[in-house]
Amino acid sequence: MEHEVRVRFAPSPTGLLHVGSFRTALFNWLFARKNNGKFILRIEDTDQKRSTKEFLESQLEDMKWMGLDWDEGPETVGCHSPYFQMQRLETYKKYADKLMSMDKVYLCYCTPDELKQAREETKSAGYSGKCRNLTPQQVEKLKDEGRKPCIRFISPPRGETVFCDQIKGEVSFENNLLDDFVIMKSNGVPTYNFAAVVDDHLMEITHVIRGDEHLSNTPRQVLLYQAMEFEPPRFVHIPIILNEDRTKLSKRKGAVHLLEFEQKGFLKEAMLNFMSLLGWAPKDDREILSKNELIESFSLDGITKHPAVFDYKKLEWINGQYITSLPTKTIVERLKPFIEEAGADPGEKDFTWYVEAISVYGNRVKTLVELADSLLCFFRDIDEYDPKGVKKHFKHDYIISALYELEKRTSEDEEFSVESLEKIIRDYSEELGVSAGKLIQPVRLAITGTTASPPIFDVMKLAGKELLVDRLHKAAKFVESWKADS
RNA sequence: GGCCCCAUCGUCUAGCGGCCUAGGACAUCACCCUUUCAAGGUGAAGAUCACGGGUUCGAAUCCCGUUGGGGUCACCA
Repeated sequence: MEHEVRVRFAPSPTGLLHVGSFRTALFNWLFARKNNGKFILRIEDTDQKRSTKEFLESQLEDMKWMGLDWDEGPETVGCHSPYFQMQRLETYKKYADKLMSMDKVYLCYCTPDELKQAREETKSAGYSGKCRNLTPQQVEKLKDEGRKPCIRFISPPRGETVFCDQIKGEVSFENNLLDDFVIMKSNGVPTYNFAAVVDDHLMEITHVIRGDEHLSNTPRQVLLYQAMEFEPPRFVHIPIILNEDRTKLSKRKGAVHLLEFEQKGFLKEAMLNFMSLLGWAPKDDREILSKNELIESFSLDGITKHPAVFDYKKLEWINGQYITSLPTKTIVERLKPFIEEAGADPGEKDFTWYVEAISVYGNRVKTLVELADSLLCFFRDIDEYDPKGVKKHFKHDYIISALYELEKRTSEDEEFSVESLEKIIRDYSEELGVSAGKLIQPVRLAITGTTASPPIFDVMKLAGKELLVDRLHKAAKFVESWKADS
C-alpha cells in the first residue's frame, strides 16, 4: 500500500513568478490532484538579500489567479507549519547539531574573499577542505580574528552517489567531484540543499517534482538524506522551458512572468492548458483540455525527457480557442479591465452590448488586449482613417453624397437591427447602381477607421444609432476636405 | 572546461522491436465560404526518426561511439 502522495512547490520570493516555475507548480498540483494527494506550498525565503514581501504576495496571487490551491502552506493551517523557512531556523539548527555530533560536518572559518581567491588560484570550483582538520589552537586564533564560521558537509572522497529519477532513470555522480558544500551559512541560515532536505523529510514529501536544473544538486541532497538517515523521496526532474533560440527562457526575449501573460490578455484557462502541454502530453491526441481533464489524464510517464521550446503562436491559438468557448459572461467580466486599460470607460456599454460585441469580435482576436483594442472605436473617436483605405474607398464621386444619404437613412431607421441596416445599404446601393461592396467598404472605413472589421451590418448595429450617424457625418466632412485638398 | 541530462516535421508532441512507406496539433500554403479581416471546412507541403557502428529474422524503438543542444559547477535557490 502506497503512502498518500505529498508533493510540494517551493518558490523563492526573489522575483515575480516565472512561467517555468509556474509549470513546475502546475505539474506538482496536477499530480497531487490526480492522486488525491496533498499539494504543499513552502516558501524558501532564506535568501534574505533578495526575498521580499512584495514578491511573495505577487507569487501567491499568481498561484491563486491560476487556481492552484494548496492544501498546506501560507494562509492555511497545516500540520507541518510553519511553511516559511525563515521561521524554521531552530529546526535546521537542530539537525545541523545532530550532524555535528555525528562528525559528518565541520565548522569552516574561511571568508568569501578567501574562497574566491582560492578558486581563482586553483582554477577549480570546489572547496579544498582546508578547515576540515583545524587544531584547537588554529580555531582559537580564527575566532579571535572575529570570524563567524559556516558549517560544511564532509563529502565522501570516493565511490559514487546513485539515485533513481522517475523520468531520467538511474543517474550517478562521482563522489570525488562533490566538494564539502555549505549546509549552514555563518549567519545561522541554512543553504538550499540542507533546508530542502530537512523540510522535505519533515513535511513527508513523497515526490520531489522540480526543474531539471536541480538534477546536479540531487547527489548532494542524497548524501544528506543518507547522513541524517532519512528515507529519500522519489525524484522527478522535469525538462526546462527554452526560448525560440533554444536558450533558457529568460527576460529580454519576451514575457517570462505569469503576470505579464495576464496583462497581455491571456486567459488562465489557456495558460493552464498551454503550460501543461510543455513537456507533457496526454495519451490521446487532445490539445484543448479543461482543468479537470488535465487532472484526469495527468501522469508522470507522460512527461518528456527533453527541454521544450515555448511556442508563443500556439499559446495564442489556444487562447483564441478559449475566448470563443468560455461562457460569454466570463469573457465580459475579464474584458472590462482591459477596456479601462485602453483608456475607455467600460461602464458606457451594457451587458447586452458586450455579449453582441464578443459574438461578433471574439473569433478574430487572440487575446483580451486585442479584443479591447478592436472594440475601442465604439468607445472613443477614431484618430484617423487608414490612408490606403481612404485612397481606395473614399475616392469615388458619389461617396460624399452617399455618406450623407446613409446618415439620413440610418438616423430615420426606427428598427435599427442588423437586418434593417443591411436593407438600407443594399437598397441604396441598388438605387445608386453600384455593388453593395462599394458602399460597405466606405462605411467600414467611416466607422472603424480601418479596412478590416467584422461583417459591417453587425458593426453598424454595435456602433448604435447615435455613434453611427455621427461617424457617417464626420466621414462625409472628412472626404469633402480631403477632396478639396487634392 | 569538468560533471550530468537530452536528441522524431520550423515548434509542441505520439511512438515504448514487427500495426510506421512515422500519427496529431501550432505555424505555413492552397481551395471553399465571403462585403473586408478573421473564424470555420477541405486539402497540401513539411521528419533520409542527428550521424556512424552494432544486437536482431526485423529498430524511430535495445547497446556503443560521434556530433549537436541543454543544465550545472556560490555562505542563490
